[in-house]
Amino acid sequence: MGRPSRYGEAEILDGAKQVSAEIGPQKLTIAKVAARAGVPVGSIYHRYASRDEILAAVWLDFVEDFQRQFLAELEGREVLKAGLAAVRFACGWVRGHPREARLLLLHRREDFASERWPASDRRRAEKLAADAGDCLGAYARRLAGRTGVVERNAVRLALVDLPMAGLRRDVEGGQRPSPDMQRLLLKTCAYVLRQAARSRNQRRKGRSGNGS
Amino acid sequence: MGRPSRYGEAEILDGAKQVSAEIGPQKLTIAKVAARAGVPVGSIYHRYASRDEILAAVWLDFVEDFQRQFLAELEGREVLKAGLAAVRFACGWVRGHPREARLLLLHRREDFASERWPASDRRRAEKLAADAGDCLGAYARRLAGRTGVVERNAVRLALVDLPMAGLRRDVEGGQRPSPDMQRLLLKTCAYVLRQAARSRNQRRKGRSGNGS
DNA sequence: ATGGTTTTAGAATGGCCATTCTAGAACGGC
DNA sequence: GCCGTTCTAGAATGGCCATTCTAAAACCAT
Repeated sequence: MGRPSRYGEAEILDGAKQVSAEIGPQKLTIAKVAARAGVPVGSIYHRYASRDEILAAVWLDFVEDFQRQFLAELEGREVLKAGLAAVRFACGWVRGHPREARLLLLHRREDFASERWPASDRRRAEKLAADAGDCLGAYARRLAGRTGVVERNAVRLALVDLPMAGLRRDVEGGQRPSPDMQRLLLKTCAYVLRQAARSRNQRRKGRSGNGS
Repeated sequence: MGRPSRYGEAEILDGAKQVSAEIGPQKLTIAKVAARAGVPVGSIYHRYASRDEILAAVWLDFVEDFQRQFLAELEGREVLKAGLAAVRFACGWVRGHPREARLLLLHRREDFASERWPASDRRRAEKLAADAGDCLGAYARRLAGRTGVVERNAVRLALVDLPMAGLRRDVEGGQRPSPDMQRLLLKTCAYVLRQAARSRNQRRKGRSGNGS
């Protein structure tokens, strides 16, 4: 019943993603999304209550997709291999989702607004953060085994920050990540994870190039 | 001659830095800078032609300061030690300049506008980029010696992207970088640089955890 | 003191953009 | 054919903010 809809949320969301990826979420305007998606402004507001809600949808959409798969890789049988698999997955995902990768790598979460997010979106975001924290924590404990101290910093650096940093440059230039970079990331990641697997006590002795 | 000035560029620039660091350069408004610095709007425009020019000044100011010293460290006698010294310097600088560090680590260059920068500012920015490229290139060649291929990617990862990624978290939370993180970064940086120093041919053989 | 010059002060202007509003269109059910 | 409902279209509104403008202040030289 009622007039059939000519435009769905999907088209609007896709337009919003395109615009975000091209000019950045901060500069996204409803008018631009409308133009890109070929949807009148009124119809956009018929689906989404506000610009913030649109940005929330854009962000949650691809982050949930990425993170779910990424974290799944982490659960693999052999700890170290699982970590590397996750990093490899991230590289592949970036190659396969150039648009979303721009959003993931080139912008911070808060560029997609936050304060005025509706409660439901906020809950989704909180779940994402909690999941990530839990999985990384679990991974860190697995990596340490019963031998050592859990080094969350190192694990996060190796699995999250390092790959993001490495991939960012290529994506920024509109390139796909180079195989060389992927090799470099995997190798470095493996190194950091191996080091983190050692207990702090072991490191107390034979340490080399460190602080000060 | 003429009425003596009550406010100088320095106060305005400092206010702009504070505001940028707190709410981000994108959200900086002239009114906020005016309020923060205790300077009327008109006087701000008496010194700076536009908001863009203010942001340019903010950005160039601290980046020139940081980069000059960082690149200087790279010239140290022993290649590897010089690289580590540069990373160590970066960690120290972040500790010593919390406000500027936020700007350096939490925002991208283009958040400080670009298109409408005046020519002189653009030239300063280009010089910065050129210097950085030259020095990193020179460093990469020194690192490779006459034995191998120059791996700019690896060098940039180790010296620039990796430290930035590692320091970002702490700075984002308003913390100063932890000593643990610094140790971790130095160790990882050293590893990547050592690997990069090997020639590509050498790696062709005994490689381990790599692509795909 | 007077005039020229540099600054201060902050009000007025104009543009952009999110959001709202008004009309009317396209159904299904009756 | 008429009604209630769900959309479409895009014009009108209102707020924020960069920038401009007007008045007046504070100084110097004469």
